[in-house]
Amino acid sequence: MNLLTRKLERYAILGADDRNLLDEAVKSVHRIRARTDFIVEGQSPDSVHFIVEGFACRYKITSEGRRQILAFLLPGDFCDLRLAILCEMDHSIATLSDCRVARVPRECVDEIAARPSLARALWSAALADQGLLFEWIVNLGARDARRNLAHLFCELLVRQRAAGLAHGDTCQLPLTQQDLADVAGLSPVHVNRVLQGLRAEGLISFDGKSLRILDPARLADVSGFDSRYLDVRRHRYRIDDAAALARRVGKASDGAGARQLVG
Amino acid sequence: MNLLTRKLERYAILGADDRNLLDEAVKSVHRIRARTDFIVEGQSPDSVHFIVEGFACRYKITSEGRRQILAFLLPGDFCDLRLAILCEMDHSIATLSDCRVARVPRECVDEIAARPSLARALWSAALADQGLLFEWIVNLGARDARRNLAHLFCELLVRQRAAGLAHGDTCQLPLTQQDLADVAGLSPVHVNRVLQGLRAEGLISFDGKSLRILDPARLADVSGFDSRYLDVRRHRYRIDDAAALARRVGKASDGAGARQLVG
DNA sequence: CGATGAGTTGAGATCAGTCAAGTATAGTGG
DNA sequence: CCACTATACTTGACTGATCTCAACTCATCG
Repeated sequence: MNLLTRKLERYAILGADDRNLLDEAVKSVHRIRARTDFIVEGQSPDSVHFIVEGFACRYKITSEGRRQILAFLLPGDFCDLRLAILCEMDHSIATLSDCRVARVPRECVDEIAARPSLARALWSAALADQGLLFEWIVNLGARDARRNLAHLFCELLVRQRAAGLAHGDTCQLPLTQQDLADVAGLSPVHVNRVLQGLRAEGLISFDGKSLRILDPARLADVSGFDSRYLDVRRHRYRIDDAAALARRVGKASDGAGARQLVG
Repeated sequence: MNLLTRKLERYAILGADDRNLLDEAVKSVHRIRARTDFIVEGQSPDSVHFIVEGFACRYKITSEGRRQILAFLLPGDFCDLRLAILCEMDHSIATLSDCRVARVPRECVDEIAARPSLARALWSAALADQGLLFEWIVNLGARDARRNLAHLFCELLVRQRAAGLAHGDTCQLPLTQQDLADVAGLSPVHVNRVLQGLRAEGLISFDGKSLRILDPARLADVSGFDSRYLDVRRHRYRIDDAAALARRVGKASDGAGARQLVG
């Protein structure tokens, strides 16, 4: 089954027609090299992009020239669905690793959105993404540098696990310290020092290519990480799925902190 | 026409059945006093709330006890639509002023989401909200205290204008300096000093009840405010609406800064 | 007319930023 | 295989933005 279908099936029960349409949608896959800006603010591309493989990020540049990363995009994520309501992109997208990206023509997006269960699924996916944004706002506004980065690492591991991309407590993470600085609203120098702190405490190992969380329970505790915001009901017809999912993915935690990160 | 219908009609063409269903949805309106937490993290209410009148905010409390405000809710906004995909709320909602709030039973939300054009409209509205969250992330991560608050004030005025709640460059804004601190990730003391700066420069006047932007062009310029992220195509069938809207609401700006704020 | 909550002010502490130099590390061409 | 380059990372010294603490003022209100 294709990645898009699998994603949307988390949120709605799809029919054969729906699946066929989605298969059609992600037919055209392109390769993009690492570190390429492939969607730039102000563009109005006639197709929408869907990550099939690889790692990308969404970012904005302020009028003062600072870059703020807004999200990390993993396989199964749309890059520029906001084009469904905007004339032109209001931010940019860059690959972080080599990627395979499907181009979905806008008309095809319209067709998808015109189908009841797919529209419902897209809506649910958008609500799920909101949860990530909320948590990033908390990271930036209410957590210090150390907790901010610690929380980010927890989130990235859990997301990659959910996408089947992690091995135990290890996952790929092709980020420079400059990238982390642009996520966390810090200077690269300070990121460096915070990372050294986290390493010295035996919480993580990270070398710009892969991340390993050495002490998941303590890292979650340090950062106040609670993975519930990443859980999502499989679809509207099974209300109690989030609890079941939490039980399956990681065993229940001791406290509020380490839910789903400790496995 | 009711507020919910008006909102969703911005994103999709609705039929009579759709409108009837929406009329039904917002039938039951309750009053809530100012400064009341009416949705608390962990609750799983059986209805969803829609602001008919008044001013509210969405917030989270971190494990260290800091409050981070995630969004301001104006008439026409849903408070807890994330319940459509979550078992329980992962954040709280508090009123800031006296409010009138419609309670929409969950089943009614399901009925709405089952209709093609309404599902599509809800999806579009969620995408529109994403734009606000992106800009808040930029505020917190990439702008200093002064620009952060300046940008926030621009956003709030433009949103209230769009909701028909502003008078010229003035709008209600029932926020304490503590509230602003919890939005901008600052201490109340520092908010106080920044506000004094903005007042001294003749950019704003603000007394905790209403906000007046005295020099919209300069305030937009200071903060890098560009209202395009608040613009949204009226619906999918009229691609070039955002440009038209910008032209209508405020005259074109001199630079990138003051779009739509200068009127 | 005290009590309360919000706003204001000052002084010192702290977290994070800047600048600048130095050290890997990987890739490239000779 | 060895310069040579480019990029990321590391480190130290200093600066600056913002925080904390504490006192004080100012409205509002029962």
